[in-house]
Amino acid sequence: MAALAGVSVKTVSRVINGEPVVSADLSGRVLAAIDRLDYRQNMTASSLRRADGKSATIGVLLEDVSNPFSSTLHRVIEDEALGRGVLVIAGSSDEDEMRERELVAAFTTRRVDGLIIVPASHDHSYLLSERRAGTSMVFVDRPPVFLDADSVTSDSTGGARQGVGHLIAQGHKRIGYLGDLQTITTAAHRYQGYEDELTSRGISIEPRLVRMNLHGIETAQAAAIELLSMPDPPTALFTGQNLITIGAYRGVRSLDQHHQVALVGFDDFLLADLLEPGITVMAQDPAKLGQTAVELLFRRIDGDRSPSVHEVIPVRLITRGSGEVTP
Amino acid sequence: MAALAGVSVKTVSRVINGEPVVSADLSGRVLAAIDRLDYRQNMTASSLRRADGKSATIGVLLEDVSNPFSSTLHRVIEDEALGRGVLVIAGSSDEDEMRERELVAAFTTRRVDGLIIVPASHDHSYLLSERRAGTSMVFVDRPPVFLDADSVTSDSTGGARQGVGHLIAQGHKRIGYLGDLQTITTAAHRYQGYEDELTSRGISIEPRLVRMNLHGIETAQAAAIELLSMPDPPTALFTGQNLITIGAYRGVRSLDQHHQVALVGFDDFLLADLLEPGITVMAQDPAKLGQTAVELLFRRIDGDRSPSVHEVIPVRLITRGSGEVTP
DNA sequence: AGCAGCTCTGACAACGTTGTCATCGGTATA
DNA sequence: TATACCGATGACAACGTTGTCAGAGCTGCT
Repeated sequence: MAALAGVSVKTVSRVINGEPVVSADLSGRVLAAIDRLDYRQNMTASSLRRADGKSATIGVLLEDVSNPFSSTLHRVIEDEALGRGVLVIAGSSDEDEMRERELVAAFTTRRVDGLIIVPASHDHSYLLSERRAGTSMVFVDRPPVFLDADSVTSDSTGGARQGVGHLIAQGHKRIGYLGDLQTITTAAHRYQGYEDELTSRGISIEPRLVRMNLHGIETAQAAAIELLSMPDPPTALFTGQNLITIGAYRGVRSLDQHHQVALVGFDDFLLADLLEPGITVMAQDPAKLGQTAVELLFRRIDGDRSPSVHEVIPVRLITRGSGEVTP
Repeated sequence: MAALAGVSVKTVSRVINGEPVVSADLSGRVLAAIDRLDYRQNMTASSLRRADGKSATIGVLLEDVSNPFSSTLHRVIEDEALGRGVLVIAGSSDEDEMRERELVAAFTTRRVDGLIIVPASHDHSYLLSERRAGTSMVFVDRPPVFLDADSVTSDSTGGARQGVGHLIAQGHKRIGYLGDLQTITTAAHRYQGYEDELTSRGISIEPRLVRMNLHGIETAQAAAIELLSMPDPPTALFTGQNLITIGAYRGVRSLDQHHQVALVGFDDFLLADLLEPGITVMAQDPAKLGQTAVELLFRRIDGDRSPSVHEVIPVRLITRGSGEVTP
């Protein structure tokens, strides 16, 4: 390569990196040789030797790259990163602590410049050494535990309070709750919002109306049917997550009660407005979460060493009908 | 590191790579030192020196990591790759040729072992040198152009024929077509299926019933409204893609004709069964596409040099009501 | 005892690149 | 004319790792 152009490898390096000191004559010859030989720079070697050691790559740990919330995050991060010439490696933890660690390890052995993490685990002290080694990291959707790092989260408790408050305002008193795995921090916060709002309005919590640890559409559907089949059934349901909302809707509808039982879900989803009735939701803003996170991350990568910040993104009530059914 | 354990770097390398020749004494000391120093192997250096030069990373070029079809592909590929200790870098081309090339360049400078590509461009000869350099590649959803490589595609033409045939079987003769950007190979094939089926059944093509180059929900909605507002409007619509189907449904519904006008869409989507009526679709099998592609890719990475194969994955009719409306 | 053959370990080069520094030729200054 | 300086280029080391090979210390055979 260098031989074909009749120059030293260093000169090739200079041309590739656009250092302006090379004469037009030489850089022309180098460019021609690059073209003839299909030469491609080897970034692994480059980042190995570079002073800053930057790999121009960041790792993003999501719950599941194929779910809409995660993939929206992914996309927003990708766009910002690509604008800076940084590539994104994303992986799915599946809410599994081991898988989270393995993926993070896979990222860090490849020397990513930064990590954006939607954590599955509840102890991030294993990242301490990585932080000391200079890797920037930002947590999204859920805060880090046993580790001091930036975070960007939705206002889960406040959002759930607002949603439940909306149902109470319609006159509901027996409000069922269908929730996700309790190990997930946000799921716990959302349930907390439900409890907070009920008690602050003087309504006592009825454990029989609460089903936690649901996972996916089917279990949520079964739980909704179960709740509505009890004596003194709830007149409204608040659901703590996307798929649970869909499952609950399926359940209510299979009992043909979708115009009698109110339903408010946490997190918006495509087509929620086209169901009958449209589903009232507390909408998160995944794009905003992602943007804030990636901006924070690059600020850190660029050397910002100020104390950790914890951004909270508000959640918005979207009324579409299902939440405005009166008892 | 090697110093702390009192051994040579080569011995550290041997322990890390699990070479069984190291004595228990030394490997114990190395392991202890690794632990004390939070040592992490540097894969970039490792793959630089390794004989096979493998980076244990593959690049996946999708249309948009946040759309359901793409992200399902991504997830399936990730699972298979992770099982082999291979990491996945995914990127979104946005149907933009330049962006495709830039992403592929970003992948290859990082020396990925293989590429899975949903192509946006119509000339892949720029990948010839990359192939010569030994990078394996598999095309998904659309075949490569000016390049001999493996491909895995859905049976677009056949699927569209079957869907249109289903509408004809219900007695429809004026069937509208709403299609994607014609530059997308699959969009062209689906339209081809529409034409083929109509002519083979002796129904002549009416250009006034065809709207191509729609992009996204809104334009499709507008096009559907336009078609149905004509004199002698179509009694059925066939839509060439996901978002177009949703837009068409919105349009038909806004005219309150969702029980009079038949609708069959290409590609399934979440909640299609919960709309009123449920949407009849020709369902692709993105998981199968992804699995087939990633298996092919790893076979190539493992050294298979047999001639290119072109797998075609069948498409399945799912009847849910909207396609069974009679004129 | 002498030697072959084994197991374990380390010295050294090399992967492709960039940082550092020296060199060379030319130009401006005293 | 002598000197300082500048701009362009290359030689060489280094990044962290693994491949190659040689050597040290054994064991077991004749």
